[in-house]
Amino acid sequence: MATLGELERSVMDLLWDSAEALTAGDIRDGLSRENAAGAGKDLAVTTVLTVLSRLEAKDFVTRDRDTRPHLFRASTSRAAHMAELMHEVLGAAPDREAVLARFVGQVGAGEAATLRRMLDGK
Amino acid sequence: MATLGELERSVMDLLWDSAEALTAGDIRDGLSRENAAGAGKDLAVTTVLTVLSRLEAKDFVTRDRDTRPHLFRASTSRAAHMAELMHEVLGAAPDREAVLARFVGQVGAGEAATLRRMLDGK
DNA sequence: ACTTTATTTCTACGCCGTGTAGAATACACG
DNA sequence: CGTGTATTCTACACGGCGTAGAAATAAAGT
Repeated sequence: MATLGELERSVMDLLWDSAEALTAGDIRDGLSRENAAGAGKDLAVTTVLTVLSRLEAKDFVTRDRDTRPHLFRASTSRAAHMAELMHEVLGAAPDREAVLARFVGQVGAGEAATLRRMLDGK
Repeated sequence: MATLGELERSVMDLLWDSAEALTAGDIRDGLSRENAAGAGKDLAVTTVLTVLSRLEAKDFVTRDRDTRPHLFRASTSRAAHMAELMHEVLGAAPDREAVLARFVGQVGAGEAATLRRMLDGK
């Protein structure tokens, strides 16, 4: 799977956290807001649009061209994406069991519980 | 954690699969061997050394400068590295539980068993 | 329809990581 | 010391990403 740059990542985070679809303007505003510490100048809208186009090309977002300010939404939930990333890492290992063993070994108590629950639910 | 390029990755794989430390020459040979399908020309040794230096800078390999052809070894096991990558992904998510849920949901039966065993051993 | 304004697309540039390797330098052995 | 081998320095090209202006396009008002 394609990897994301820092700005692309931030944009995805906004989309993932938003229930509705967003416009480029919404996103630019969202970015400047979270960046508000010291108000490092905000980005041009075209910049955001470029990034959105690239994300669209990478199949991370879908775009609704029917409304005038185009509407963008994440094509996949963050959890799904993250889980897929983890599987990708795991799949790249010849010794998957060993990796899993390590992985679980470092997991905290709370998460261990979640894992158990999930495994039982299968 | 720093990410690896394709060649860097291949080099790490050789080191991870080797019990002993390797020289740059060993690695060049190993690379050309796995690449032998059609014998796409093999790399210069200096290329391998450059990559090894970068890997050293990234703390992926350690170098023994005392013997003449320097000896290189992976500074971490592949399993440890992979597990750390997985934790990194997980740690980057605000909704860790959700990610774990998805993750487990897509795990095969064999791996589910491994997970259970590991959880019990904790 | 024609002009104005909002939005999107095209094009572009700089930066950094990575693959690649030659040239220059350092070493060890005879 | 000289000679061959190994290492370090320096360099370049290429692709991805952040960044945005200029050009094109569409909507809206009069």
